[in-house]
Amino acid sequence: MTRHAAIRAQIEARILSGALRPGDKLPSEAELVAEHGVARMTASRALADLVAAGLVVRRRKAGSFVAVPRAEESLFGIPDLRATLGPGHAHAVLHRATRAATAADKARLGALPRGARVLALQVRHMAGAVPQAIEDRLINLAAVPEAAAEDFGAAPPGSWLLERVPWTEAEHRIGALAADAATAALLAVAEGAPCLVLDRLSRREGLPVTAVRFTYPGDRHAFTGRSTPRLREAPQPGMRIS
Amino acid sequence: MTRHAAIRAQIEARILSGALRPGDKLPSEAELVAEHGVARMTASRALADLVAAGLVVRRRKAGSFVAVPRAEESLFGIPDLRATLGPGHAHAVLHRATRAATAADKARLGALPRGARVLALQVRHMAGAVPQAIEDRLINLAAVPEAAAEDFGAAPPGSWLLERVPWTEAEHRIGALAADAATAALLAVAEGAPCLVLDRLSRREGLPVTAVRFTYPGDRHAFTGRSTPRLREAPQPGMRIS
DNA sequence: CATGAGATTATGTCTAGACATAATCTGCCG
DNA sequence: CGGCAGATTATGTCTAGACATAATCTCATG
Repeated sequence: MTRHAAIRAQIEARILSGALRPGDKLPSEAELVAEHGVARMTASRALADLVAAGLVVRRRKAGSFVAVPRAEESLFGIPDLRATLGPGHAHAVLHRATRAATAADKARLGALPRGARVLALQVRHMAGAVPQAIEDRLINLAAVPEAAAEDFGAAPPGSWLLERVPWTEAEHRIGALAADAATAALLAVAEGAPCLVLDRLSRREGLPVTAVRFTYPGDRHAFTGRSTPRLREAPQPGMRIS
Repeated sequence: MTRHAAIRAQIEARILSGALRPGDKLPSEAELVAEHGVARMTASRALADLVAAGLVVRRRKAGSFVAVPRAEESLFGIPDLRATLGPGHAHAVLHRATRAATAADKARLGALPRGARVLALQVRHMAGAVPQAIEDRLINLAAVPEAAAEDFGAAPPGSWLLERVPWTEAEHRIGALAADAATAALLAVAEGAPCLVLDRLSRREGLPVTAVRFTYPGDRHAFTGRSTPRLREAPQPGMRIS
């Protein structure tokens, strides 16, 4: 491993483990130079790479800081509902239960230790009087214990988690399904109507954090994206729900 | 503009304009140093940035080359059907017509000059005997004149274009629709069955190249993706159709 | 107390040179 | 002609120092 890669990896590990939280100040270049015994260019390169990865922001004179994931931006290429639906958005928690993980829960979240507890939520998102999405979510309480005491009345679980769980890997799947009777009733569409379904599993350092399924009425939502192979100065624009 | 940014922009422009084609050799660092009168580190940084953007690949001793977009990789985050469906894949051109762009064509492709000619294609993709997708495509013949003489018997239009049009911007949209009668018949599903619909508009240097709609049976396909905010050595993995 | 000028500081860019590394090329030898 | 050893070459990484730039901080002055 090269020296700049070693410095980068050390800082990256501290951010991903949560030891450094969003907004925290990183060591300055001069401190990294002293600590690692390298030239300033080498330390600078390590930080520049972290900026390119979106983990760090730098401001002249002020220093380098752990990047704060902005809710209105897409963390996984698919952003938070609260930001996309705008000011008319409201949500209601339809169902909320804490339980020991069942076999079905483990199938959704992946490997969990024996006796792990999960929080199951069902939330409906509205724009005015029109249902926009059903959110079925499982949260691994071992990864996010604070969630057990949260009622998600103020912020929907997606936004709430986005501000607390610093950085994760994610897998998603977008498919199309016919609405079953229960879903159709909640979304105010005909049974059998086409729905866009987004499944996402988020992990932090390999530990499953949350699994979620969003079900959107097919006539009201689509994922749109713009991409370009050009060099980007800013993080790549992701997908938006419109 | 900084000096390394200027060098990078010059090379980038030559690649995007098509003056340098995929696989072509770029000037070596030493040549860039001589041409621009900069230190080698500066020229190296310009090339390193282009590598990070995925436009360039570099090999020791051999030199730097314009990256060849690999078909099995995703150009726009959503890859080529031929690669995803594997060896059992077959396609058939159901409809093929060259015409002056109609108003509907212009709505799909965006601004076109008066009298512009387009190639309209409908292609069905199969895996064995099972229909997998319907592809409705418009190609702007001003951008890709060679397409007029191509019958797309060997390679489907997506793969064919991917190998010829070097780099573009793209917009996409993923939605869910109920199959109409014609689509249902072609995909061998019931009328009204949920379908996943992908629309994509590709441009090259602002010029519309192709607009395409893929319609997948909802019970046979989904887009899956994996993302991570970690620093990536390789270009970010995109979405796959499974 | 408010404010603006100037000092300070961390980052941003660049240079000239050095050594390392890997792949290609060359030419010798069987 | 075939294949291996060594020379060559382009990239990869690093250093030590320099100047530029922008934002913050300090402090004297009104």
